[in-house]
Amino acid sequence: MKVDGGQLLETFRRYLRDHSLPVTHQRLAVAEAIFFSGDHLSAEDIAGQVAKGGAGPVGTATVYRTLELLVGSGLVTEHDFGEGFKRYEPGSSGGEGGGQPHEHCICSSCGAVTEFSNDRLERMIALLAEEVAFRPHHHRLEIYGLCRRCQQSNPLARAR
Amino acid sequence: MKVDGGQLLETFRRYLRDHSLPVTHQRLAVAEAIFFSGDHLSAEDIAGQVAKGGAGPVGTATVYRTLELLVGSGLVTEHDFGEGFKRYEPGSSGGEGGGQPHEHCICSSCGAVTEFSNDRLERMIALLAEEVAFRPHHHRLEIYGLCRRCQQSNPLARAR
DNA sequence: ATGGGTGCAAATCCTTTGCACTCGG
DNA sequence: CCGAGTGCAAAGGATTTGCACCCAT
Repeated sequence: MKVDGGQLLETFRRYLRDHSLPVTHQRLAVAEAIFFSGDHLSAEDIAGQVAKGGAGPVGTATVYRTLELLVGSGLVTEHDFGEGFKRYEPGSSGGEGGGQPHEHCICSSCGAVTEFSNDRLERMIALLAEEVAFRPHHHRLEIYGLCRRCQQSNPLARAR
Repeated sequence: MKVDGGQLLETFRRYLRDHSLPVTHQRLAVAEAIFFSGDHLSAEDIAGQVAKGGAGPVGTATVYRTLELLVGSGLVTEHDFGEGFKRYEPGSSGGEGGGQPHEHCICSSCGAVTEFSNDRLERMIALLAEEVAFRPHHHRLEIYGLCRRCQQSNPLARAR
């Protein structure tokens, strides 16, 4: 499912208002960068996107502080793909913001992220957790291997 | 499946010999700490375990350097549960060292890790990746929620 | 006005690296 | 012996925090 950036941005404004938090242009700039990227950006990527945008650059600290807000609001999901830093993506599986659970395939060669979702998988995961007396809340599934492009360009490559 | 620490340790010695690497007591101490813990330890945990052991403490750098060896040999698996640091566990899904693919349930309340494995799940994951033209190599599934103990001690708690 | 937000730089946290010294083979 | 291993401390990268100043409300 595609998420509409503009709509998410509007929801964020409302979220801020509802929580009596100032709607600063820095916050909006950071939110926009994520909502309209459609990709999984790092904090640094986000700062870069914002800097390229019309409004001036935003301090690193502010980027992180805004990310905390966005993740807290459920409008943005935080991912840790084990690269030593986090990545952020619009939409959420848990929050009120919309989106739906989906999993990630991360290319070991070029880093590209492919997504997919499957109800049967989600159900099975929940079930298996319950079988070991665990009450699942949310989960992360990351598949590492080669994306289509890298399979073609390097057919013999072994995923790391 | 239970892994025998002593056997893993022996395999590690052989691995070192086969690669013409010195078998130092520091390396063995670090390996032991992991092989006999049965838990998912952080680098710091490992250093602590080693320090408590008979032989003297081992420098942080050595712990990390040995971990690299162990992970490289396939005798130890590295995990990143998004806590900001890594954890290590004996056995491996990929290496020659044995073990088999299994997934983790991480308690959001107490941090305990429960494991399980399921063939059907493994197959489904591989299949779903291939459906989006991705060639899977390995994956990580982490389920966050409440472990049995924490469900009982706090029945109304909502997993974070 | 005015309380929170922002930027900068200093501080943290985990992990890596440089280098002189020590030890296993 | 000798090259690789070790410890210490300094360096690194991502993220957080303290504090004086600035801006939405």
